[in-house]
Amino acid sequence: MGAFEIISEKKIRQQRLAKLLDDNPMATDRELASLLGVSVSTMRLDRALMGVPELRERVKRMAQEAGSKLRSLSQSEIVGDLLELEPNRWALSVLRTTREMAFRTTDILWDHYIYAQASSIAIAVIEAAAVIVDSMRGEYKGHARVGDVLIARAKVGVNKDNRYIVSVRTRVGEKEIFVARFITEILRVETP
Amino acid sequence: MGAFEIISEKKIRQQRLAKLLDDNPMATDRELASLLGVSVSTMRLDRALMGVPELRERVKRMAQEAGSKLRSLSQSEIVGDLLELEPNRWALSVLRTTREMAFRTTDILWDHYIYAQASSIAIAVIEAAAVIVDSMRGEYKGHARVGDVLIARAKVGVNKDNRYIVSVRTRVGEKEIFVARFITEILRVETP
DNA sequence: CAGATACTAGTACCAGGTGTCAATAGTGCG
DNA sequence: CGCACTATTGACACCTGGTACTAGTATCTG
Repeated sequence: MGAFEIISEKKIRQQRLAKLLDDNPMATDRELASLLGVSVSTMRLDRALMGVPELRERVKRMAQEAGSKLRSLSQSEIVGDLLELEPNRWALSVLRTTREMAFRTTDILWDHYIYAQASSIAIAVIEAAAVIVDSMRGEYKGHARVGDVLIARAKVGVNKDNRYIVSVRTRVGEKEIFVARFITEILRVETP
Repeated sequence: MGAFEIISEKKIRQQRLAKLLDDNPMATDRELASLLGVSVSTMRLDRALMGVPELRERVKRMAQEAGSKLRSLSQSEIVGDLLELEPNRWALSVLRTTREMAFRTTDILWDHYIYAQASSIAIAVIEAAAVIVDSMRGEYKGHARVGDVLIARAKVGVNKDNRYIVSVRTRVGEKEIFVARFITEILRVETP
């Protein structure tokens, strides 16, 4: 093959390689080489030029990245990032929205992500080891869309015994999209 | 070391090994061996007896599993499994709960999982391409715990224009744990 | 033709294992 | 005491999926 092909066969191959790796990051050099119809050496050369790490490194990164994503999605204490917190008074949380939070093929966010952020901050604002939501009332004032940054502000209202009323208002920029009132309850320490 | 130690030193070591691997699945045999204070051979023998695969295999599985978990957690259309559905009339959904859905170190479920199931079924029961929650009111009647199977039943009430009232009752066994009323709204087809 | 560029083949080496084998150490029982 | 038995260890050959490097070949262009 010559030096100046029609528009550099090499670049086209490297783009194909990028796509292959995107589809299946678990492919070995041998597999990739045969899929591209070139020698393993050439493949490796391409991969080196493109700065793509070897299979094991790719798999390792996937494992780590996926692990941290999972943690942030379901094992974190709170949905959204707690920015400010004055225990038993008020709190502020931010949630950056992503494609996965959207409703089907639209850009509109599932309401339960908005709820989860609101509920999380309503629980976090109360200073106790175990707090649960007893009841709640909420109203959606508009849609949030993928990419929107949800800002939720919780304010603690009156309390009676071990129950607190917490108001949460969620907005995107200046637009209010969700207003809710939670009745939260402090649990006695569980001794199962 | 002899055949019949106090209570089999071997088993204790294997339990320690299991814990180590749980904490850090990315550890090599050499690292594990030195952490346990035994030779690499012994470590390998233990690992073989316990049926634990090699580092690379472990990492590979993590990468795959984490990927599929993420997908099922956030890319599914509905939280919970839709068992029965009579469009615009009623629906039934089941959610099997896991450790990840629990509140901190307790067995108590985060309320937002209960909400998400309820909201999902309230949306699913309405027959339209795009449905959103306009407002809602809910009350938690008790706690759900890890391992509980949440059964949510949605009933469609009156409708006005493109708004429907949907009642959702969630229970664990015979015990009702959540009752909610959603006002859902059918969206016109979006043309962004 | 020389020179540049692209591709390929082959070698030595490495990490992190596997599988197998034989040697050694400690303990209980007859 | 000495044998049987288990546990532990080191040694060696081999595997996969690479890295790093070298040398050779093909092809096109000026």
